[in-house]
Amino acid sequence: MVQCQPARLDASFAALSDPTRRGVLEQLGRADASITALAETFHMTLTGMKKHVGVLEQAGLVRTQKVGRVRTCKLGPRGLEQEAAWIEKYRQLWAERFDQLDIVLEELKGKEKANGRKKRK
Amino acid sequence: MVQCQPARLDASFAALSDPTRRGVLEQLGRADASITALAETFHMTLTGMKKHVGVLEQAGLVRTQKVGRVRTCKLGPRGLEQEAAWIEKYRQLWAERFDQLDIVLEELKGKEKANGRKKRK
DNA sequence: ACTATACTGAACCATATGGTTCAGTGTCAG
DNA sequence: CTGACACTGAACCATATGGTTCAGTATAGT
Repeated sequence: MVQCQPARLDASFAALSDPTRRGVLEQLGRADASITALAETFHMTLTGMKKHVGVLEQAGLVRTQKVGRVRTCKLGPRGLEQEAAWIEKYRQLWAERFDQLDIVLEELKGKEKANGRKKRK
Repeated sequence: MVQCQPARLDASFAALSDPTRRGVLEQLGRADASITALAETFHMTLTGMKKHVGVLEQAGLVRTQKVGRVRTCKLGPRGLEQEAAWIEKYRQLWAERFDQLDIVLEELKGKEKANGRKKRK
């Protein structure tokens, strides 16, 4: 019941948790690229990069197409809407909790005296 | 160069890639909870849940405080700003790429007849 | 035809992850 | 004091992850 939407988030967040893969997405944001090109950028074997691309592809974050002997990778069909939505939901919860000030008070204690307002930096 | 910000994103995206941990965040969004309470919600041993909480804590997504014999978990100091920012950046890249229509055209092909409509950059 | 290129797949390796059990330790209730 | 409770830590297990090498296969260029 505490099921939070599909397992799709699992795959995409996991895909995003690796710096190389985030880098790949950034590179693909600038231009499409072959596996070889990506492998060179990240100083990695072709095979290794292909695995990363596989992970990204499975998460729907990139898609690839092989023409001739080169496989071209592009930013993939999904735009990370669900992930953004989940994060927004969390941020909202977070904000609400902090508005309820059982935590805010903790935060303030020590920074500000329960006095007049010394909002000076 | 292709370094995409600190390794902080590694930890938080990895933390978010597990459904149990996302569930824990949601539960903590409603109310603070002890390890025991969380473990019960997710039908898991105390030890197992403690590990999850550890991961979340290390990612800065929750923080805990032990008073007496119970450790209370709260939504933690960070609000996922950096993660939201990264995702936004990606979504922008994604939108730009699609605006450049080398992909959009692919998308349209089959949905729309090629009867003389021409967009050019 | 020959060779270099670009990928692919299998196998392997070290480490990390998600979970468990078991044996504690410290704290509250009576 | 005694026992139950809430957690903690170590050890273990199976599987996943991030990377490699090596041995292919298919295509492109000359």
